[in-house]
Amino acid sequence: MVLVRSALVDVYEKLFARYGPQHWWPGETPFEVMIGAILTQNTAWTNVDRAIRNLKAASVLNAAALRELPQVELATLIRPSGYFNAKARKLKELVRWLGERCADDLDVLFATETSPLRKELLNVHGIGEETADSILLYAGGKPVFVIDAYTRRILERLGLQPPHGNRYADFQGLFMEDLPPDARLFNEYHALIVRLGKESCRPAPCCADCPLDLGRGGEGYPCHRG
DNA sequence: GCCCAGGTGGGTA
DNA sequence: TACCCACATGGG
Repeated sequence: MVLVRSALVDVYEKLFARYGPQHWWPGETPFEVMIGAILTQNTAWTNVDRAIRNLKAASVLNAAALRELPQVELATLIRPSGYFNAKARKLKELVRWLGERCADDLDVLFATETSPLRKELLNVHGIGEETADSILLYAGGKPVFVIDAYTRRILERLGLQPPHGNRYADFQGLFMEDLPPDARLFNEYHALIVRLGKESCRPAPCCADCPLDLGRGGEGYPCHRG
């Protein structure tokens, strides 16, 4: 649909004009991106950053070391990121899989075709659709669009919901069917959406000076968070 | 003190 | 399929 596509391109251009390049993902290596993708589930990044610094300080931010580390000790290190017991199990399952799947060689892993690799990732405990796509895009450089709570909220607020349903794949299809399969574009677009999502509604910039004109209803009018 | 954050998996109707 | 809930810390 031409209307939808131009609207999504318009949104991207407005966000980029306002915020500029976001330089995502905030991680130094593909492996660190994968760990961060799990740790940031329903969690503020500042807390994830603490947990990752703990892992680095303990010299266990690699797959082999994390396999050796007892799960309870891992849980203690990642405590600041919340859900630490659940996430410790998820990280253990991830590194176990990485060892079996590709002997920890992520170049080998990401040489796999995107669609079957996505299915493999979804079979790992603790990796759902958003985490799988974040890994594919930000660790693997694959042209996969990441959908998160901010994306859904902002699209709904703009009246751009998918026509046929409200599941993850429905929102993802909206972007991937209408934008070129460009990992650089998808990288920046998702990062910009998160940047907007983090802006507080009141006071400015969101409601009073929103780059997407979400605040036109005036003070108290539901913005991208409402 | 209360609400929320870059979700996911398991259980139930 | 569609909800509902547990999982938990730290900042506003």
